[in-house]
Amino acid sequence: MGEEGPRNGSRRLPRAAREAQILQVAAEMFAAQGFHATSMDDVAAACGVTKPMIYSYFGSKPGLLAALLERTGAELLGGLALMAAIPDPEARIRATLDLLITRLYEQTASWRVILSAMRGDGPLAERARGYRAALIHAMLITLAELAPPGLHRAIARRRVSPYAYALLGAAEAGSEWWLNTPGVSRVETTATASRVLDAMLALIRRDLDIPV
Amino acid sequence: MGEEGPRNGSRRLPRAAREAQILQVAAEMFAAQGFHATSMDDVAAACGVTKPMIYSYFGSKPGLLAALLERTGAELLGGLALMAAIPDPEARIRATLDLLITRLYEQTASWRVILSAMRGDGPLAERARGYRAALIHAMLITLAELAPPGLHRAIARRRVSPYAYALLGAAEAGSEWWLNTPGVSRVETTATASRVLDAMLALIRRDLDIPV
DNA sequence: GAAGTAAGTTACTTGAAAGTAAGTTTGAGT
DNA sequence: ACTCAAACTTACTTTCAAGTAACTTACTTC
Repeated sequence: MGEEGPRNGSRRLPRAAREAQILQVAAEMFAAQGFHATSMDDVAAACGVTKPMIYSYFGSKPGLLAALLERTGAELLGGLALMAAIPDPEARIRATLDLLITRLYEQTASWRVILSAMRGDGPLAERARGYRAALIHAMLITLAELAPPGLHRAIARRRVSPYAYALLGAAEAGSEWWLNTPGVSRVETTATASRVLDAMLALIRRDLDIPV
Repeated sequence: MGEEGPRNGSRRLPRAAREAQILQVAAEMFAAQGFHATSMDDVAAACGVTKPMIYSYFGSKPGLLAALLERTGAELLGGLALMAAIPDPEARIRATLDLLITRLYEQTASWRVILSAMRGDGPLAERARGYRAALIHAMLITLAELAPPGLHRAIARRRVSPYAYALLGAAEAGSEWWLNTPGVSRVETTATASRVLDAMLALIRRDLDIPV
């Protein structure tokens, strides 16, 4: 039952690794029970260390949340920047969606925390809203490029915004369905998801007055 | 600056009225700052009374949340029961959707609290998810009625189930969109929801081999 | 107009979580 | 094999919110 580490049963970790672990664990606990319902002792215990370690690395409880926010947000922005290189709008939509869904599933906990940190006020909420805005903005921009050249950009974006949410919601619910329904093949799941996506894209195009 | 009340500047309210007020105020504060970040003293002060009043009416802090949940949930179930009287499946689906949107407008704060209570564990989360499950079930039954008479019910329900999830997932995400996007009219929300619904219904019908 | 009860208060106890000071272990370099 | 810093702990203080006991005020009803 040895943990990792340079040698023996040493539980010590270099700072960078411990920080990463603490952030991961904190994200999961904050997502599961809420920020205020999770104590620093809880987080520390789940990491196998004690509270003062967290304070020495992150300063305070809001400081821990802030660090989580910055790290996750920066990763997302990096990914979105890569997507921007894809020239074709529809290909970019699919790739971006894929990226967002992948991120949502790989980092569900972090994103739940960020989304719920956005409510309320204070500098953290501002920062969180900034990242969310970036995410939504990227989706909107991409979807809006399906509009005909004649349509003003701002109008196209506004028209398209509810569909961005609906798409992500449907995708997330689809996974939940897959988890709750026994005996469904992956192929079936993928096929269904794909049909839903096609239908949504068709809908968006029609709404933007593009002949399909 | 007289408040209401039988006579003079009396701030006393009969129990039913005070309970309703407390629930309303608590819903708003829980929605704004989160359940754990809101103290009973805060709620009491915002109501113009003191803490022991809330304890005498609701027993505990979880008790207050539970009461909020039950009241809002019961109202929803009542509404759904009324929908069951509509014979035509498609009309029933539309009426149900409209009901959800109406509730969302009238009780924004309560629904925010319920949606966030669904995450996490504990009896309250179970209860909240129970209301959601009831919704999904109702939707499933109704969607399955779109199937041709020859198709066995169990098969129809199974075929339709991913769409029930997707539809409600999209609706949930749509709610989030509405909650996060200022200045959207109700007409606009309904229209968008209706278009998404149209697309989903067409998809479902095709999947059930019904000619549109 | 006295009595009873519902609405409300003050003032407390308790428990838990944020934050900290001062000390101990361990490993890496010279 | 010594030293020094980084990783880590124990053992506190402080603060704040949940929950309660005992008391007061006002409305209703006969």
